[in-house]
Amino acid sequence: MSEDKTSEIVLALEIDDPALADRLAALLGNVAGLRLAGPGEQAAAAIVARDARVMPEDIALTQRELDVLALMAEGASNKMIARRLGISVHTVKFHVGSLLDKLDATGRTDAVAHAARRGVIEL
Amino acid sequence: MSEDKTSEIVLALEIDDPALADRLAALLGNVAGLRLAGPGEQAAAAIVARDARVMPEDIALTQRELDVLALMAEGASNKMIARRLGISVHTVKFHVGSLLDKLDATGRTDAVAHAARRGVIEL
DNA sequence: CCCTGTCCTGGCCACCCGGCCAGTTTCGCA
DNA sequence: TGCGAAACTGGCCGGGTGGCCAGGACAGGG
Repeated sequence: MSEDKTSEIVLALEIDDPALADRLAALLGNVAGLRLAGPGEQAAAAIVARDARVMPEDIALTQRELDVLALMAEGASNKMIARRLGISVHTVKFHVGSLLDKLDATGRTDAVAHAARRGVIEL
Repeated sequence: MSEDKTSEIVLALEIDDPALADRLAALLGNVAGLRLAGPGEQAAAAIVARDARVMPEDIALTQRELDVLALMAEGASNKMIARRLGISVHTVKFHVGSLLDKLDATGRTDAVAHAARRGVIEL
């Protein structure tokens, strides 16, 4: 809300690959109404690398497991999850067990971390 | 590595703010050698929002708390953390308690999620 | 010198978590 | 029609977790 239509859009260039960064800098440097951010400057948006690292096929999780996983990531206890989903604590524990198995995790914290790493959930 | 200098750079536009997204789309649509990605298309890089939400200065965590936090993110139990750090389980629990307090979390899972969101740790 | 704040360590205890058992219902598919 | 997969429920229990209280070491400020 602090910008009007006359101000330039400040873009931060956060690309590790030097070749790609150079090409982008060259292309974007001549665009009117747009400016690349200087060191440490606050930018409205950033350009980041988007490798193939994402989407290595989502693990096969059921809808219910995704529900439980999302609430786990919010820090909810089994009891809270049960309340929110309208099911019993035992059922929640059942789904959590399946999650731990499918995500190859040793506990709910590990499960959330693994899921976040694989892009199954967004923190 | 799979692109030569003659191909266009494909950029994904991942901005929630409609106004900013429109302005960027208009500006970047006319740049030669650069193209915005279509729906689901694989892009070389993405433009993401860079609000003030990031960088509110890392919360003041002690070195020991960072040690414990890192191991928590690995899914380690208090006992495992105690072993790795050469301290007692009770001490680990104290640090975990401080972490829950500083990160405003209700449990270790929530703490790891909050820390990841704030960039304190990298999953 | 004492006092305060920070970091670290410990014991105690109610509660939660995850693994194990078994059982029902509802689907879609062969 | 049978059969497996998914969702749901229950009991039991060992071990893990987090809150509470207390104390020691160590630096800096009054």
